Amino acid sequence: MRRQKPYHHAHLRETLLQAAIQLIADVGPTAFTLREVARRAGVSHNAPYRHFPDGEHLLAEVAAQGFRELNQAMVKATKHQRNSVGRLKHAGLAYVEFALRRPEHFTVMFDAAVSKHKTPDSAEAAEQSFETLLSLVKSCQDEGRLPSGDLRQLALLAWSMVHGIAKLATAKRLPYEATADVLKFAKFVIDESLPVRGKVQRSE
Amino acid sequence: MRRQKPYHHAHLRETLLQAAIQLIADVGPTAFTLREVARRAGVSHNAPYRHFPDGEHLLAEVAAQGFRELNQAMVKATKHQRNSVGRLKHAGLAYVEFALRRPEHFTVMFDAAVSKHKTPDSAEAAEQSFETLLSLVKSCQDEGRLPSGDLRQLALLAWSMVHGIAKLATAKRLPYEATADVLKFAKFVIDESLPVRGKVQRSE
DNA sequence: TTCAGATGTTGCTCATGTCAACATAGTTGA
DNA sequence: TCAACTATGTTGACATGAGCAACATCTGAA
Repeated sequence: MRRQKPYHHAHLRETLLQAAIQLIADVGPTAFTLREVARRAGVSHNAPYRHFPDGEHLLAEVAAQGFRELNQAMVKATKHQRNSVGRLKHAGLAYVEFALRRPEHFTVMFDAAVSKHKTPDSAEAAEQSFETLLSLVKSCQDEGRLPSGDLRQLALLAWSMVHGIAKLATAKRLPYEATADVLKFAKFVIDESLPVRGKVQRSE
Repeated sequence: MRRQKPYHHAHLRETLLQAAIQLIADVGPTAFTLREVARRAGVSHNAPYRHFPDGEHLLAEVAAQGFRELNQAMVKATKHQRNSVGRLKHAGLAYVEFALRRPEHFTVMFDAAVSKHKTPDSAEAAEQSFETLLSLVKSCQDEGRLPSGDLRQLALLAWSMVHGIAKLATAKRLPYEATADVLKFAKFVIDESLPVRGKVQRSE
């Protein structure tokens, strides 16, 4: 039978990560403190330093986890879409939806002011998400539904579009309260702005 | 003749604001501390509290000042443009250019994680900027160069576009180093994505 | 001229990040 | 088997910042 308070925590690193994510969701990325994370994990205020050089590195891991979740959300959104443009558009909507669902997480992922540091892990997770986007855009190009120019540039265009919406929305700069209204606006933007060729394709 | 250290500072509020802006430019919005601002203004660590309830309110003023500067930049960029679409596009480029020129300021203006608070002053300055955008979009509509739908929605579309570029760029997520390269990309996005009707209008 | 309010200072308390020293648990090789 | 060695946690200390309270100084208006 386990002692109630074993000196060594079994999976402290993972526990700290979860506590950090929860804390950020609770109080926002700014009020986030290492000591509070330790408190929530039930360890001393210095225990986290055995697993992360400092708070920045912990946040980088949180960001990495966020990118993986974002990527999953985008991939999932492309299922059941029968053509390339539909898949791209729905991935875009999933991007915005993720930002609205996890605004603090999204902040940690993208605001240098909050989390400047990048670990190899977080960089890879971020790249993975971009790869997903690249392949979606490429499919559109291959089917002649998007201009055949610079693939990367076109992907960045699509990214900028949804990122702008997500950022303005989480900053409360859009005149929409409900998630559904923001998503409706995102749909509008995507339909109006994506330089789609060929038959009209609404993102329904 | 003035004493070298008069007990009362002449224009402390303004001095604090300038010091804050400079400090943010120097060390970023996160490392920003009220005490350092006081130090730079040459007053005691508690003097700022006579002018601002807390750091948040100071930052809100900084943001307000940023919005005024942004607005000026956009207005200035529309001079010498002979048609409505040209004016809108150049205002958009000015938006991105401002974000690149004052990234920390831009962060304070838009990142809730950094500066959640809004003063009447900052809210008004922000609205003023949006009014500028609205009138630019409206001109385009009046000339039949943009779809005649919901004006506000269309303006938000334009805003989202340039805001996304600006945010990704300042977050170092775009594969461009030089300002000129980012602006070139912004031009590409604006030209490809703005739902302009009528004769082709590149943003040169 | 006086005094009430505005402005600035000094000095405290509390929380946080981070370093150093120490304690305990696992691991490994002679 | 057990004696290092390493990894992991804890305790304690220090420096810095936010913000409150009490005090000092200045200024303007009655």
